[in-house]
Amino acid sequence: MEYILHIVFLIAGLVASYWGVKQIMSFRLSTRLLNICIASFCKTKQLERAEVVIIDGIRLGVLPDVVTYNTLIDAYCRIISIDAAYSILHRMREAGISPDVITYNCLLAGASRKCLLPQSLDLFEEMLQVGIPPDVWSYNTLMHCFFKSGKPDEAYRVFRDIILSNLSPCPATFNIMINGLCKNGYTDNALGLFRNLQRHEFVPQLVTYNILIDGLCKAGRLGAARRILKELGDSGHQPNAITYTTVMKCCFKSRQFEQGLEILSEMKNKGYTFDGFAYCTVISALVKNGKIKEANDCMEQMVKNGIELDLVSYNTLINLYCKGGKLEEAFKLVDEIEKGGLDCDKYTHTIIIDGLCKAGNIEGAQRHLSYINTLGYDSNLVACNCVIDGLCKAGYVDNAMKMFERMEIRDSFTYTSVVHNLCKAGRFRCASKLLLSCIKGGMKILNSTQHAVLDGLRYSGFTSEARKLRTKIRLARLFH
DNA sequence: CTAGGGTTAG
Repeated sequence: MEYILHIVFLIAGLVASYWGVKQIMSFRLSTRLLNICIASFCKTKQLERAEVVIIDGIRLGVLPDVVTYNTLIDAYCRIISIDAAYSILHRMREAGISPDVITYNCLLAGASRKCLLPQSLDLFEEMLQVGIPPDVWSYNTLMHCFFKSGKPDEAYRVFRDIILSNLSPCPATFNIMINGLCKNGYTDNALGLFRNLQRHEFVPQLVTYNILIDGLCKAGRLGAARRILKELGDSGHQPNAITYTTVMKCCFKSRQFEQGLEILSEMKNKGYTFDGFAYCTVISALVKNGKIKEANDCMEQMVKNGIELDLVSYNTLINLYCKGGKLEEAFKLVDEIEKGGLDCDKYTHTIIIDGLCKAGNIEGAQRHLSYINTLGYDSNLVACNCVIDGLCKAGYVDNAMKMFERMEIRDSFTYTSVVHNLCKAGRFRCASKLLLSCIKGGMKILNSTQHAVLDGLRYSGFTSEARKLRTKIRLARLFH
């Protein structure tokens, strides 16, 4: 397709350069074609090709316009970096083309996608300064960025600004709002806003339904999610692949593995195309349920269908290799990530650390943990939990305890791991102390672990301690 | 041009 467009563009460009009389007409026509061609290359991440077309165009007298540069800026934000996009902005100004509101919106979206709140605010400020008034999409994007940065109050303030100003909100404004509320734990408010909007003749889009279904599923409110799914069916919209992936993921999460697989086959039967999201959902669920063979088959399918691997897909596959005991294969993929110009993230490292632990290489895991601590990730709680559990399972309960004490943040996983393994080592009184501080901290602990402590105390003769612990647990629960 | 689904530990 791109090649055809390229050729069409060249012909149009040639026509334009030779058709002197109707130069203006032709110029417009060929610039439009140029832009279509550029957009096409950008969409397929072929930025070098897009640049070549621009050079070709200039040679033929077809000059890029503001749309050309906006398309490029958006693509550079997505594919390379915001800084790279800024250099396009610079080039644009040098070419004598002034940025417009869309130029800024592209940059804003780029910052928002990477959760760069300060940069978003700066851009917003800059828009006002250079006299390009933000439009409703600028506000939408800023609101989105606040939500993504975990600042729902600020996001809500932007929402109010939109409603109270002359800008009219668009459907996306409400979708971003509903999604942001869900993602920040305000599922009820999201549902309330949804109902309120419906009373005001807002017609929910498919996206709106998908957002709500996902939000309700993640909040564990399966009944409400089912109702919205039913409403989606009654609305005249057809569920799409995203709806299916969302519901499937929800089944896996709520431990309805078989039902999830049923949705998978329904998706296949109805001819929905599988993308990376769908494959990753299924592969992770299979791995979690110990079905390595099936997960491998699924991966094969994924590769055969030519799915381009992004970081999340790589992480999913690395996890599959680790859990399947193929560490070398996992490390090969890590190399592939880095060679492809991507950066490993905290998921990649955590998966590797857990893989090393599970393979019995605790020293390697600890080394990798100290290595990532130098990389400046804000939280390595999951990775720490992996190492703690690994130490325990390898018989180094004391080392695990030392690490446990050093940790500033602990969660339910940390406690469960340590308490469970203290029980296995017969150290029930120590386990009992930690169990209690876990519950007092308002954290859950696996029922089986709690029982291990109580039973352990009883069997080793500490019957009254066991009874006291039960009372204390009940008391502590009352306050949470 | 901008909004929705996928990855880690007990």
